[in-house]
Amino acid sequence: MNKDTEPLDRASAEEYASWFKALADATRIQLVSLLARRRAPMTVGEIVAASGVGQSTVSHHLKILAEVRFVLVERQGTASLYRINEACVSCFPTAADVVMGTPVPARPSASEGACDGT
Amino acid sequence: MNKDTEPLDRASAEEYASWFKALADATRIQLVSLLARRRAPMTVGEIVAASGVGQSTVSHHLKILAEVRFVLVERQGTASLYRINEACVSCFPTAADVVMGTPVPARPSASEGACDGT
DNA sequence: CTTATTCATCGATAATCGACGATATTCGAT
DNA sequence: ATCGAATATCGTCGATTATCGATGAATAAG
Repeated sequence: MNKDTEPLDRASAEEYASWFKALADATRIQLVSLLARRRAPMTVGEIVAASGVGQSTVSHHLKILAEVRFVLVERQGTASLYRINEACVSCFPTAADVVMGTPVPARPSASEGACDGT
Repeated sequence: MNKDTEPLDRASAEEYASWFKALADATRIQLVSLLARRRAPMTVGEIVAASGVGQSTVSHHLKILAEVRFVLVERQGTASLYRINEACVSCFPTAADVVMGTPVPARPSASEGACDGT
């Protein structure tokens, strides 16, 4: 499946790390969890109200989550609707992937975009 | 399985984050990957040589990985033998766990220690 | 006892990051 | 065009973090 003793190059290590960094903060975990439990998209205002985190902080974290495609945005009037990217949830790398040298997954662009081998 | 719309308390979010933080650094990813590919335990010196990272830096990251039980240490003479904690690899939380509100896994103490329900 | 080896720890430094308040931007309504 | 609401961005502060070099502790060897 992979080069057996190949020590994993720095670039792949950084890609892996960038995945885990996205969830390496308690506030982002809360936002992701919140968006996942409400099945429907949420506006920033709703997220701010529901999470008790400051507006600029929420916006900042949502941006980070959107950059790694973990959440998807859709502007609607003056509001921004955020929702979970299910594809990103399912292809998020596991520790076993790191250990086994699985190729780093690509970032799915849409909710129905395939992860790697689907 | 879980309280449906319960927004995930801060404490659980921080526990989750602490798991992901362990792998949120490229150097730690490399060390974990390196230890995993060599099936046998490695000394710090071997890890330093094989990874090309400074000795104190390696020692620092190994300490972090050991604190979260991701690697196990065993002193042998003047050397320290590090090896992967397979139990920690297999119970490492996934993004789906966060989304579904799975209870945060406990840190397995030994390689053969059970994760949660095994 | 002395010395060399192996590793952990300390101190310093620079970079990153999270949170906040204030400001800017975007867009709908009037 | 103007106003107001919703959100993004900016500047800053404080805290954490990654890396390095040097020092120190433990142990094995001579």
